[in-house]
Amino acid sequence: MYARTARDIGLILRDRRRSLHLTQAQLAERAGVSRPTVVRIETGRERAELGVVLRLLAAAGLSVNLAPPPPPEIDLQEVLARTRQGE
Amino acid sequence: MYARTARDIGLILRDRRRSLHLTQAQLAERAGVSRPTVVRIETGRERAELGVVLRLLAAAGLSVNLAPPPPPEIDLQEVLARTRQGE
DNA sequence: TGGGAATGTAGCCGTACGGATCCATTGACG
DNA sequence: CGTCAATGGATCCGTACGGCTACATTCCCA
Repeated sequence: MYARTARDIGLILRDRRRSLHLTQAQLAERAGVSRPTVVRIETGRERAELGVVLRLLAAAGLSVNLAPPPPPEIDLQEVLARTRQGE
Repeated sequence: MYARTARDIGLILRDRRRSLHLTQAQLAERAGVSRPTVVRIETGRERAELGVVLRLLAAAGLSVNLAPPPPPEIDLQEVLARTRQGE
């Protein structure tokens, strides 16, 4: 699940928590944060603290993957054709 | 690249910025944050703001993927064997 | 040898965070 | 109908954020 904004992360976290049948209070305790903080982050707080968010994601069993975009497709035939034309 | 901590994210961001041949100042400008903030986040600031971190990752062309762990492998044969034993 | 780019650190300031607490609303269940 | 769990909103407080600015250090190259 890709996340671009704090709102995305909040929604993903909430869905995941619910699929685990956890209450906000239970997730808060697992992550070592207060319940109001769970509410605030699930509702997309832009300026939430990174460490708190990471602890919540881990407590919900979500791993964070940072990926560069896939390299552009290379059409070798086409490259060779252009090269032969001295481009 | 998996990230568990703020430090992980900082190191991944730094590697990515360097592989793009960007200076901290250039990345800062693209993300709309100050250069000192780039420094602080690249060095693993635990309490960095989520929105700022997301803008920096996007500016560095890193997409954030949140994934639940893969479902446990199920050995159907073994499950059936245990079931037949009335377990 | 000097100068400029890149990086890291420190201080000040305004702002907003998280924790704690309290309250309102909703839904399930006796 | 009354009760309790779950959720979300609001306020207060101490703390630490990011922006800004200035400075030190390290390289690289003229």
